[in-house]
Amino acid sequence: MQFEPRDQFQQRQKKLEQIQALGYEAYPREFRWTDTPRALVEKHGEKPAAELEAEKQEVRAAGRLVSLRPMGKVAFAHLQGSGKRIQIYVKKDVVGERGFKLFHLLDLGDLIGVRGHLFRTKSNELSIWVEELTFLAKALLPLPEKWHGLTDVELRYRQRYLDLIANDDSRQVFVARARIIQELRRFFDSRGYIEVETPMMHSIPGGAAARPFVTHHNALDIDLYLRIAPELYLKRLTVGGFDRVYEINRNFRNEGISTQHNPEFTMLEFYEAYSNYRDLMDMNEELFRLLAMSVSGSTLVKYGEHELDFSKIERLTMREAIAKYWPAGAGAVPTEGELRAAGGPRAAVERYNQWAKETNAPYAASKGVLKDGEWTGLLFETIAEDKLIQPTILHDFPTDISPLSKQKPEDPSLTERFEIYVAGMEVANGFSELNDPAEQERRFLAQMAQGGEEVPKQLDVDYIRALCHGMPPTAGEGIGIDRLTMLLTDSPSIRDVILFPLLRPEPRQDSAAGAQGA
RNA sequence: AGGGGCGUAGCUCAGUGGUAGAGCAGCGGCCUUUUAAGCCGAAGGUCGUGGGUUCGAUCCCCACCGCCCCUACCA
Repeated sequence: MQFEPRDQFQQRQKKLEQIQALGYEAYPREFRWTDTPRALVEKHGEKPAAELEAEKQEVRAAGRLVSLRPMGKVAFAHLQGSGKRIQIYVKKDVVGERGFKLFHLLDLGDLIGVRGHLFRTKSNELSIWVEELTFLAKALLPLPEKWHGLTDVELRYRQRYLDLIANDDSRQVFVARARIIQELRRFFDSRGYIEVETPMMHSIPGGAAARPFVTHHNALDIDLYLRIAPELYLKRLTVGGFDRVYEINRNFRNEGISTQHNPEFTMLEFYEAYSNYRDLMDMNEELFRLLAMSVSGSTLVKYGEHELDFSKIERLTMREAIAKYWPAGAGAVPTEGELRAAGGPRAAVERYNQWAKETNAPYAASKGVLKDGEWTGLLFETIAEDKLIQPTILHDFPTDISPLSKQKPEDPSLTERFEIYVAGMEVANGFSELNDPAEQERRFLAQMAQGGEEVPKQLDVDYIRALCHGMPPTAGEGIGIDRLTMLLTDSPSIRDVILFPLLRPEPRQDSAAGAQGA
């Protein structure tokens, strides 16, 4: 075992031996603390010196040594725990010869416990007057730079533990993420939902259009797919009488990586029997408002250069959005009637592309032959999607691009489906679930006939069978937790909200013996 | 996949076609209320990797590796 920087690594190993020689255990098993550094700072941060002096309450705290200022026979240091640091004051007279020797064998990054009482220094900083030091664990490798922290993004992702020690901002993001998930559970639990776990290994990947990861089960000798969505299993549960279910877990899609895509990402999916998509839209307004309040304390949330307002959510149909963001100069604005008519969406795309060609605007590029609804979706994505900065519910999606949604009774070319866009990002997708087994089978078969790597090769017969047993009218939705967290923590990249985002592995090393620091 | 950018000490960063620089961290010394503690001293490098041009390359050129951004892909 040997890591860079070798000289410091070896130096610290020697110190660890010296610590043992003093009679301290190298890797002790526990430390009984009374307060975390955070709790001490929060509880006593404002107390005047006289009050601390009067109380002289004994405290025991543990943490990582993150600053060290030895001054002869006394020393100051900071102990970091639960994301906050408290200063400690170590005096030779107080901790004794052996304790002071131990202190001098400590390095930045070491884990220690202290027993003592609170006081204020001359410069009025709340500190622990250390009476006893306990060695807890050695850091054999040095901490990142104390002032600038760790800024190399690659190191921050690969060695997230260092990022979390050095960058409080990063720690805060993941605390916020935990908070979001906690709030979501509270929200759904309080509405009578139950949380379930459905398979993550599927023999037929379904519930979304995406290329799956393939794996193999040895004993059964079958290929399995990491799930691309839990949707079809959750709906089987509504057939089974779980009228309100949700699941929070990972989906896997074997596709590109970007600031908005990680191959594994976390989705919340929930299904509510006897409700429709409008009920969900109303619920979402409440949910988003509540999350914004709980994470950032306001319905106004800063995201990059924007201020997002979660107090209200605009609603637009997809066709309205196209008309609204149709560029001036690109000819006649497409009307509802045009987009509804056979061949209409395609004509609108051609009109737009003519203009795009002249002005160098993004092209609505299609691969292969598209149906009317696909042209409509393409047009929306090209001209409107990135304009939807403020929270927007986009609804009434074409049936052609919504194989699992129920059609609108007055217009079967559209479905009762919506997506929520914020900062130009799709964060939620919900609809009135298609529960007519015959219609569902037709759509699956049509999809398969069309082919493509994103479409299952095989009909999920059991899902159709489940629908044949009767699924209540149900509304269901998926919310991307990673993207939601980005929005509420002002994070520009999905990798900033995933603890260990997927990166190409480091070059292989035969053993830690030859390992270089990254 | 295409385009652009980055890669120098453990970390944060300068720098130049002619023997490689700082701060922090680390090492030795001084210091009993410091705050990015201070002072003195010494050390630390395959300048991502491999080729090429050149008397000479960390610097210029080519290829490769890794990361970031944009585009493409992406329910």
